[in-house]
Amino acid sequence: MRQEARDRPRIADVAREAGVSKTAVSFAFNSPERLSPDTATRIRDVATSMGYRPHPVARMLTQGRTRTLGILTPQALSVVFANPFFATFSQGVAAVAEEAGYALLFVSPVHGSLARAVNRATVDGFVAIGLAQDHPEVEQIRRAGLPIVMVDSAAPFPEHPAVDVDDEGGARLAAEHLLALGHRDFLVIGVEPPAPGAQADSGGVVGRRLEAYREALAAAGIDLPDDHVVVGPASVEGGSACLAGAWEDGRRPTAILAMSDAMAIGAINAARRLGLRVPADLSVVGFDDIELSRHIEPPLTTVHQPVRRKGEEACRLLLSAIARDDSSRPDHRRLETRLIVRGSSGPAPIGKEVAGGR
Amino acid sequence: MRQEARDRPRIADVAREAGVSKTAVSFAFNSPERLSPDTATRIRDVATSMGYRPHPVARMLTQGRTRTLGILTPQALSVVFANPFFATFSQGVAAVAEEAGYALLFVSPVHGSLARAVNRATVDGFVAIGLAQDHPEVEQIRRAGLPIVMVDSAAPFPEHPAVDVDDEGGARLAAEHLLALGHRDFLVIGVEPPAPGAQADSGGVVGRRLEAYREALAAAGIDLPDDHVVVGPASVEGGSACLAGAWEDGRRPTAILAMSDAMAIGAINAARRLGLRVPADLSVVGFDDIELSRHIEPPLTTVHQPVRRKGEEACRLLLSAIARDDSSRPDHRRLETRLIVRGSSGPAPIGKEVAGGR
DNA sequence: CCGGTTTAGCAAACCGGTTTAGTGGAAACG
DNA sequence: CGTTTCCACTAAACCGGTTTGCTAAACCGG
Repeated sequence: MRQEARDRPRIADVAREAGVSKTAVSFAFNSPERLSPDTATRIRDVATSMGYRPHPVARMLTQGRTRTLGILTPQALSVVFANPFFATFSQGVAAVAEEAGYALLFVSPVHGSLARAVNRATVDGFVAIGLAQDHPEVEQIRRAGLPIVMVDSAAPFPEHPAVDVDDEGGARLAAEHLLALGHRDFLVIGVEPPAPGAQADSGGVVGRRLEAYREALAAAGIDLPDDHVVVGPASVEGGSACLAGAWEDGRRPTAILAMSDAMAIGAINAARRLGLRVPADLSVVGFDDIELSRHIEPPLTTVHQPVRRKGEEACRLLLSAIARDDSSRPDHRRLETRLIVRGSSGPAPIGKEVAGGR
Repeated sequence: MRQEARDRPRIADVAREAGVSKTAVSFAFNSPERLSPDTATRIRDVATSMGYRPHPVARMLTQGRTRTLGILTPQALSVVFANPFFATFSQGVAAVAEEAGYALLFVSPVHGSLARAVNRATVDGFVAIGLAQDHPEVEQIRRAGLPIVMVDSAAPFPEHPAVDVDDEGGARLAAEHLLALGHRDFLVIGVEPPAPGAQADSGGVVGRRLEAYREALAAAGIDLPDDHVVVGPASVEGGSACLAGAWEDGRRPTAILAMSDAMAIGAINAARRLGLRVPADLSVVGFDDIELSRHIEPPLTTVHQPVRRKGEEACRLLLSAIARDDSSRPDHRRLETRLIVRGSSGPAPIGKEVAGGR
């Protein structure tokens, strides 16, 4: 009994006022054909004049469904919304959800516990984004018994529908593109796990991309020593720091493979500060193809992944999992990536000595 | 009775299994001190072994609160998430909400009706962003009787808390900055209403900024004819189109006042295509100060508004409105804007003839 | 050993709707 | 005119929890 629910009229109040039963009021809203037309309108008139609206929670309880979809993120919303990638993904989910008349609830850890948040959540199902399968609470979440679609999870459970993209293929394309341009000296800029210890987010994604870079280079007879792989936070500043740090340590790559566009852009900025011209002295290839990438100078060569479509597909899978009574075997969908060549990559410089440096 | 709730055990099942009453089970979770320690643990053990979790909807119903906050947008989520501004705002709301243990429900029109969506929404209160006070359904929404904080509404209701920014001040600063640089020939690029007819979103904001531009220019004895104000969609492409179109029509401004950074960036791109150098031939000032603006070339001079803080403040006001039993007079908060001078603005060109054009 | 207080747990009422199973009366039918 | 069908509406059960009010047993001091 809290007063935030003010003194809003209940269905019984409307019934009394209109001189009918609760049932009649309910019918007036939900199945007017079971009432005589004029009683129905009269009841509705009384209801509106009293400012009545059916209590949505009570409704959910009786109907057994919420018409709400949950978006589950292992990180705090305040950090996840900083990621343009996430906004685009949400766009995709929202487009399909709205079409079907569902609202969207964003569910993030409550006091550090995702399972707690999941238990509180009044939804018909979840889209889990970047939830590693070895997340400590994932078992509890699955036991909640709600349909759940896993997006970008390292090794998704076969029993749940899943969506991801061909990270390996994209990474390979990026590496091969630079190899074809004659590059032999690479620096990989990777995304570090958000929290030390917790792998969360793109844990598996990072590993898959790195592995594919390595294989493509190996196929060309090039080894990628560990000190040619640096990681930092997935931000523009993080990318700058990665290149600056590696340069400081004596790395002199002619090409950079960045695992996120934001970091690639940071690397370009850092390169400029080091007196390097992009792409004449240094080629940079990103990953994701965020909106921003086509607007910077030079426009970023990058691996496109269909982020928005990822959201759409995930939401479709979820909706059909909710609708379906028999749980036929879940759909695992892998979307394609493709290389978009823009201005930040070019032929390897001829002389070994590049401009800039000290 | 839908099977999506599977055959999850109910509280009564747990009670039977543990050989106690429903009350005892409830106590075991919510007030264990009312039970002997070992019964409490025994009940909890049985519950976990059965995979029981209290039905969140039933819980909401009895407790009379949802621990969920609604973010209300008059536009579809799929379009609103395309706006980086919105993501930043959500970040602010989320930070405060998460801290207080609230989840976030995004509420957008259901089949075109915002009021319907509001009625479905199981929340303790709303943050309404860009909801014009003359929105046709706003009256119904207010009658829902839930606390509501209005953000960026043209003329907020005095009876609801509200947050906005000093648009007039910011616009004035932008105009005065360009005037001080010697500019006399202006083009204003504005945001067009998203849907024809519906003013929605930043309806009032656009008007307030335009008025302030006008006044500042008038104070310097400069008139701004209507055909020096063009509008388009609030996107990079929209900005390009605005400048390109105006140029086509014979406008030859030396300075552009854009009402959004995205449009300003578009204008810079268009200028480059017209052979104009920024800022040598054309100065551009944006509005909002989105992340992207500092990363483009040249970095954008723009009016900063504390978007994230806007979200934080709105959420704080909402939480206190929810907590407060007596409705003391609502808080109206106006946040400051400030001009950030970067590289896209410079002295007016000396000769009247500028490069490029035909 | 007795009256009073605590403790542990239960039955029933309640939250605010929807849905099922009727009910009484008028109309239709034979 | 008696029976059946249909119509318009209702009382009560239900959804799955929480909370109130109560009871029986254990405990306690004198």
